[in-house]
Amino acid sequence: MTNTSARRLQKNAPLFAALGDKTRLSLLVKLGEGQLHSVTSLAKGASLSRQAIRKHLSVLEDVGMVHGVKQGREHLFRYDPKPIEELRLSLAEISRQWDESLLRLKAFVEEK
Amino acid sequence: MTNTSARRLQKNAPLFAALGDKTRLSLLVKLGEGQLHSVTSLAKGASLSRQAIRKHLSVLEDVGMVHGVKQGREHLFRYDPKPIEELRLSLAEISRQWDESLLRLKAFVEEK
DNA sequence: TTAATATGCAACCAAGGGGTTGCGTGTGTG
DNA sequence: CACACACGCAACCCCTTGGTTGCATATTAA
Repeated sequence: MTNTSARRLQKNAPLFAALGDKTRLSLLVKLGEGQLHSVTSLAKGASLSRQAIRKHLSVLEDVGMVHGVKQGREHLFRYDPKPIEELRLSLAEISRQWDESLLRLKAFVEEK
Repeated sequence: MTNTSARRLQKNAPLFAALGDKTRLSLLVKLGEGQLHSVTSLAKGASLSRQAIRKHLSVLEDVGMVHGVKQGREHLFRYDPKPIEELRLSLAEISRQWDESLLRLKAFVEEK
């Protein structure tokens, strides 16, 4: 059904929203390398305050793209590939469906 | 390079942002079926005003996901698959890279 | 113990986003 | 011509977001 993948896409709205920010994307790029990073270490490179970075990390954590674990006085974050993977599949499916729709329509028009 | 696909991802931030809204996603789902739709016809189903729908269409148009053409007194919109396709590829690439990073790291840790 | 480090929490602020209403203007239609 | 329809534009509103500063607290290091 086209309807199921459409609903599936809808559920991903918060994920898309979380990805719609350059700062968060660069944080993901950094964390995507695999290592754990503390809040301060991530704020080091950026031109933003630690608290700003922290808020972005919270946004990413809310949609499950990163996870934080407290260790001593540090709060370490790591990347979680699951949400992106789910998004990738969902996008691939809907993209394929829409392409097919356009092709069917084009064929129908040219059939005359 | 991991850097090129990272930059590529960054450029997609506005696209992600545009997708991060349920109303716009449902508009895309509708337009993804292929047919042209006027502003009013799209507003018909939704529980929002015509102007609200129009704003969402403008957002989608700004990132190239839909195109509008005036025809008589109507303004018809159609879906354009290119941006989504580009996004799909970009996401597939970065997702693959991050997965590899995690695997490499896991292997390194277990190697001891 | 004292000092430095890493965080969390809260208040606050400016800007942007999503939505509405009102009104003016082309464009079909009776 | 007169009316209905589809639309654009602009003003306005409220709430969220992205960002800051200030301060209190827990941990580690000297």
